[in-house]
Amino acid sequence: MSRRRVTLADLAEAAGVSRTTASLVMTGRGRELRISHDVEQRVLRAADELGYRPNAVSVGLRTGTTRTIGFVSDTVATSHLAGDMIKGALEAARERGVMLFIGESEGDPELERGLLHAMQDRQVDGIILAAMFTRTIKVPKDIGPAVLLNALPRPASGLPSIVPDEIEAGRSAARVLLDAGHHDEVYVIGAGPTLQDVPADSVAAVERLIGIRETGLKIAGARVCPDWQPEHGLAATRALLADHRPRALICLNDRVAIGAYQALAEAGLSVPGDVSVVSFDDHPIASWMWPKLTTVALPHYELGRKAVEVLFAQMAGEVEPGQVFRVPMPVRHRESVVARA
Amino acid sequence: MSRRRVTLADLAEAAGVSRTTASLVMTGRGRELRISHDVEQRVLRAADELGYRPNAVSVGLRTGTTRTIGFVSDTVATSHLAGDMIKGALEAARERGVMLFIGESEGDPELERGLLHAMQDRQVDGIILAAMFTRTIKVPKDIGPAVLLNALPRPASGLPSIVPDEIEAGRSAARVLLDAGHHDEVYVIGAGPTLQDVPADSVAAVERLIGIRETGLKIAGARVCPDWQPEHGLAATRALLADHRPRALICLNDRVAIGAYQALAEAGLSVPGDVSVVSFDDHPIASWMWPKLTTVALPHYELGRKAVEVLFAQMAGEVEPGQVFRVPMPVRHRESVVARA
DNA sequence: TCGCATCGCTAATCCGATTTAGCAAAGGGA
DNA sequence: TCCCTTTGCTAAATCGGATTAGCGATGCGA
Repeated sequence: MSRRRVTLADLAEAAGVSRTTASLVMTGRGRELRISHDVEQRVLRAADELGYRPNAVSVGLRTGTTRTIGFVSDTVATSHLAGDMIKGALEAARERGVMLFIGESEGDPELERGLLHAMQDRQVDGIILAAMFTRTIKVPKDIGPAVLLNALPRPASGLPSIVPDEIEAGRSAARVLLDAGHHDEVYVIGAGPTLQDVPADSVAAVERLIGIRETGLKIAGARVCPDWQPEHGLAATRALLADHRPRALICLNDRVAIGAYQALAEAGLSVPGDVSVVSFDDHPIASWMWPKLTTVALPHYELGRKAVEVLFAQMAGEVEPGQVFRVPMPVRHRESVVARA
Repeated sequence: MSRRRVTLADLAEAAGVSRTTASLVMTGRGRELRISHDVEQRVLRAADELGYRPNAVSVGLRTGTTRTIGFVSDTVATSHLAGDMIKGALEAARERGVMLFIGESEGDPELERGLLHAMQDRQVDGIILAAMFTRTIKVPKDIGPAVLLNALPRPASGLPSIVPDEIEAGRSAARVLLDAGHHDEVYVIGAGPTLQDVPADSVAAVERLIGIRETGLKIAGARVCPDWQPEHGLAATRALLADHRPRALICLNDRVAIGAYQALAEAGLSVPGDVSVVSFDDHPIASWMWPKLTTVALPHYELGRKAVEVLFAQMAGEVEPGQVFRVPMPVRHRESVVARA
C-alpha cells in the first residue's frame, strides 16, 4: 500500500541533479561546497514535495554515528519509583534529536552483557548505565562512551557518575527541623545512630546520616530497619515509642515514614501536633499521606536529564575522567513539620 | 584504545575464505549453500576467537529489518502507574532478540509525529502505540506494522488492540462482594449509578460499571468524581456518608479508595468491620494501605508482553484486521473485604 | 592567445553486511 | 575421451546514504 520510501536517488532524479549534489544540499554543506542557490532551491523544493527523509540506518552505517543512545538499568526503567529518571533522559535526548534504547538487566551480569552487546551492535553513540538505588557497580570492559547514573564505579573506571547529593539532603532534612525549633528530642528511623547501623549496601543511608550529623542536630536516638519498607518503619517506631517520647522524627525514606505514621497513630500521637516528621525520597505517596509528608526529594527527572547531558559533554571531551556530578535534592515543604512550641 | 570492531572482512581473512562464505556460515545458510564441514568449522572457530559480532546497522540496511521496535506512548513509559507495561514489553522483546526504542508524546500530536518519524527513519520493524489510560486514539497514517496498547482506534484502522478486560473486572469486583454476602447496601464511589455519570473519556469507568451491574448486584447508590484522585474520593464519600450508611463500597480505583478510607475513618467507621471496600487498579499503594486493599488489578505487565506478542503475530499475518485482545484483570484478595455478618 | 584559478557539479568509493549469479574442479555416464 | 552435472566456493551487486577526488566550463591576467 504505502509507497516505498523516498530515497536520495529519487530526490536527485526529481531535482535533476546527482545524488552527490542532493546529499550536499540536504546535509547543509551546499554553501561550503559551492552549490548554486538555484540548484539548492530546486533540491529543497523536491525534498519537500516528495517528503524526503534520510534513512537513518544508512546514515548510521556510513557515518558511524546513529543519534541513538542506550539506557541500561538493573530495574529502574520500570520501577514505580524511578520512571522519572527515564523521563528526564528521554526529554534531554529528544532535545538533541537522539533516540533511546532501553534495557533491563535485572541485576544479572550475563543479561547485562547481552544488552550492552545488542546496543553496541546497533552502534549506539553512548550508554547510560543506571541503578535503581544508589550503589557502586562494576563497569563492563569495552563499554565505549558511557556514564553511570545513580551509581559509582567500583574500581575507578574513568567514567563520569551522576548521583543525588544525599549528604546535602541529610543536611536539608536536619535543617528543616532545626529551623522549626527542634533542637533535641529528635529521633531517626531507618538507620543510625552510627554510620555502621545501616541497611546493607545503602549508600543513601550512610550519606543521609552524615549530612544529618554535620548540622550539629542532636540525635536523641535511632532505630535501624533491615529494609526500608512500611512494616519495618512501623516496627521500628513502635519499638522506639515503647521507651521514648520524640518531638520529631527523621525517617530515612517515605515508605518508612508510612510505618512511622501508623505507629504514631496507634500511640495516640498526632502529626505534626505532637511529633513532626521529615523524610526522604518524595515518593508519590508522600503527598497522599495525611498530613502530607515533608520530604527531601530524589530528583529522578533531573538525574535522567543530567545523565544525557553529561554523556554528550563527555563525548565532546568536556568532562574530567571519573568526574562525579551531584544533583541537588530539593526539600518539599508540606504539612508534617510544625514549629516547636 | 579498544580495537576497531571485527568485521566480516576480518573474519573472512582470518579464516582464509571469502566474505561470502563467511557470511553464509554465520547466517547458518552454510549447509544449504553447500559449504564443506571443514570450512564451516574454520569460520566458526575464527569467529569465536576474534569475537565477531555482525554490525546490526549494516544488516539492517541490507535486509531492511532491524530487530528493533518502537514503543510510543502518551506518557505511560515513565508513569508510576504503568511502568510495568514497559517491563512486560521489554521482556517479551528480549526473548525475541529485539530491542525497544521508547518515546513519549505527552499527548502532543506534533511530537508524536516526530517520534514516529524518528523511529521509522531508524527502520523499526514495528510500533507499539500505548496510552496511559484506556482510551480511543486517532491512528497516524502510514504507521506501518503497529499495535495499540491500552487503546482502541477511533475510526477503525485495522490495527489490533490490546486492552484490559474492564467489563469482566467489574463483574469480578461485584462478585467479591456478593461472595462475601454483600447483596445490598453496596455503594459505588467514583462514578454511576448510570453509565452517563462518569469522568470524561473514561472507558474504564463505563466498562467497570457495566460489569458491576451485569452481576445483578444491587447498587444502593453512587457518587461520581470529576477525577479519580484521593481528594475527590474523600469528598464523594463524605457526601455519601452524610445521608447513608453503607455496608460495602466499590471504589472505581485505588486513589479514590484512599480518600474513601479517610472519610470512613472520620465518620468513625472501620474497614472492613463496618464497611467492606473493593477497588480497581492494584496501584502499589493498595498493599500499603491499612487494612490492605482488595482490588482488581490492571495487568500492566501482561499488557506489555501481549503487545509485543501480537505485534509479531501480526507481522506473521496471524492476526485478523482490527482484532481486539482483552487481557484478564485478576482480583488481589487482601484485607478490606469481610463476610457480612 | 595561453595558462591557471575558480566555479559548479558529478563519478566513484566507502560503510559492513546479504544475496545473486557464476566459475573452476571433480565426478559420472556414454 | 568427451560432455554434462554436481560440488564448493567466490566475484560482484546491493542497501541508502556521505565523502573524496576530479572534471568541464568560465573568467582572468599576462
